Amino acid sequence: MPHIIDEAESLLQERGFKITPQRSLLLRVLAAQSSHLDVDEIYALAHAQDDSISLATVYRALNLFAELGLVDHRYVEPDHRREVFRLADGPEQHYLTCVRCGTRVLIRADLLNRMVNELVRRKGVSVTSACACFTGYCPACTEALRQAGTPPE
Amino acid sequence: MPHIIDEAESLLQERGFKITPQRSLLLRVLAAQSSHLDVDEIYALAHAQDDSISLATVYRALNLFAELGLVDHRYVEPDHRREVFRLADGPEQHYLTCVRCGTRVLIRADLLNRMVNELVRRKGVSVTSACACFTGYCPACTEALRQAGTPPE
DNA sequence: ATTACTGCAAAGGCTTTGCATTGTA
DNA sequence: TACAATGCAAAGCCTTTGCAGTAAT
Repeated sequence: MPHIIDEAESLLQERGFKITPQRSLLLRVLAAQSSHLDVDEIYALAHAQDDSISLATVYRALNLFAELGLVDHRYVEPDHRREVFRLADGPEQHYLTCVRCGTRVLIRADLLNRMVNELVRRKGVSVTSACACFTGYCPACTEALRQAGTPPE
Repeated sequence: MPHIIDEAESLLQERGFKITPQRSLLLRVLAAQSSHLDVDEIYALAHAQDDSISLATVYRALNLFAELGLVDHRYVEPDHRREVFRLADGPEQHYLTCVRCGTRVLIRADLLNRMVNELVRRKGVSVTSACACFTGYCPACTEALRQAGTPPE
């Protein structure tokens, strides 16, 4: 999907930022992913294709992309402190992290949006961004535990 | 509410941990709060009553309390990396942080619980803990912006 | 030719840890 | 008396930043 990359690069240019090989590479790395990655993962993928790229550049580029709205960044369990990034195309995603196998179960935004709407109506607030992180058991582990007679709460 | 503190100390004892002046002080500090505080805030409050307590002890105590389920710890916007703690009595709380005035609007768990239930039903997962953080505008700022003709999205 | 961007290495924040000492049980 | 807990200072981890050199427009 080079389309998204082109759009991203156009935006960079419009805003007076330069299109560098490093930024292009990072956009390609991000575009090849379907879910969120943390900075180290992104750095590793980029470094595999250009071993001169520095971690500082990755941080700077991701922060820039986030400011421009090019990436969706959020925090996931269990390592809540580390931000994860994903190219901002398509609907928002949230995650449930399985404590048994580590799988991240993707959760579309529609459920959360309903909650947000109710929040807005009942509390009189307005919401610009929402982050929901869940810890629990993925469907497979939930099933496995049920059969083992140790159903999770 | 010394009741909660007594229960907490009993649990410590049951599990083979010792009741030290520092831990008691921290429990009292936490019990006096109605919403989540970060480590520095807790340290400051404790230090005001015992200026020999160290930050390391605060970290160790809070981590222990969290393991024992004595405190509810979560992450809030905008400083997502910093954990905040609160004595675990009463229902879970989530927060919306106002980007205009910094207020934290408290959100009871019931709305989120409904979402969690639907998640469980639709996805076949099980959920052990949930964290929802919102960024937006508090009711007062929402109203102020509406009147200024700049309604937030 | 400008001006932004990069890589490097150092510095910053927050949190954890090693160790000798203190104190609880 | 044992062994856990504390305070201190150092180390760890992730992220940001200053700077001199490099490259995009």
